[in-house]
Amino acid sequence: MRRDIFQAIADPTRRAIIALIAVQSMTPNAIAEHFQATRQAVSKHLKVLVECEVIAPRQQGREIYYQLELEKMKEIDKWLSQFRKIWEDRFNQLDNLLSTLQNS
Amino acid sequence: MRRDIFQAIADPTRRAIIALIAVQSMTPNAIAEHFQATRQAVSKHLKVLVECEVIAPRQQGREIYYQLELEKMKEIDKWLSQFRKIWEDRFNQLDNLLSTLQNS
DNA sequence: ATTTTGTGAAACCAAATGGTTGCACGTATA
DNA sequence: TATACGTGCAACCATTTGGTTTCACAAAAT
Repeated sequence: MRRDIFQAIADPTRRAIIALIAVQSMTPNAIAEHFQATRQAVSKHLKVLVECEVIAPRQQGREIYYQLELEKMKEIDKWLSQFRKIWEDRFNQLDNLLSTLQNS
Repeated sequence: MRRDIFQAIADPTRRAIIALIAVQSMTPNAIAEHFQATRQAVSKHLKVLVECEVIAPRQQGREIYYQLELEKMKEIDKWLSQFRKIWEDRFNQLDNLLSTLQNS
C-alpha cells in the first residue's frame, strides 16, 4: 500500500483528526469522541497516519498520546510551492496588464 | 465516491499529470506519452481530475486540451494555512527562547 | 487478586480504486 | 466516401479502503 502524506490527507476523517491533534496531543479515546465512527475505525485511521509519519505516538502509562508531526505537513507545502510560483506569476502578469491599460 | 482536491492529489500519477499540465495545457494522448500506463488508464485519471474540478477540458477540433484550474490548488493552500500558522508560532517561540538565552 | 479501562490486532465485508481490453463515435485526412 | 485518428465509455478484474465485531493484553483501580 501507498503510504505518504497525500494518501494520509485523502480521507476527510483523517484530515479532521490531523486538525484536532494539531491543537493538542490526544489519546485515541479522546479523539474517537469527536467522531461518529467507532473507536476501532478511528484507531485504524491513526495507524495509517502513524505509518505515513504524519502523527507520532507518545506512551504515557497505559495511555497513548498522538501528536502531529508538523514537518510532514510541510511536505505538502513544498509540493504546492511549484504551483504557488505559477499563480504568483499569473497575478503579476495581470498586474502588468492593468498597469499597461492605465498608462495607455 | 468522494470527489475533492485531496482525493484528486492522493494518486501519484494524478499528481504527475497535474504538474505536467500546470506548465502547459495538453491533450490526453500527449499526457499519456509521459507515462507507462495505457491511454485509457490516464483517461480515467483525467476523468477523476475533471470531476474534482482540478482540471478543465477545452475542445479544439477533435482534440481536447486539459488545463489546470489553479484556483482549486489554492484550496489545498487554504487548508494548509491553519498548520502554517502553528509552525510559524512554534518558530517564533523558538526565536523568543533564543533571544532570551542571548540576553541572559 | 479481581475487575475495569485503554488500546491494538485479527477476521470479515461491502464499496471504491486503478488498471486492462474492447467498442463506439465524431472529426480529420486520403 | 473510405480510412485513420483522438477520445470517451462500458465491462471486467484484482487490490485497497474504510468500516464493523470480536478478541487479547497490559496498566490502573477496586
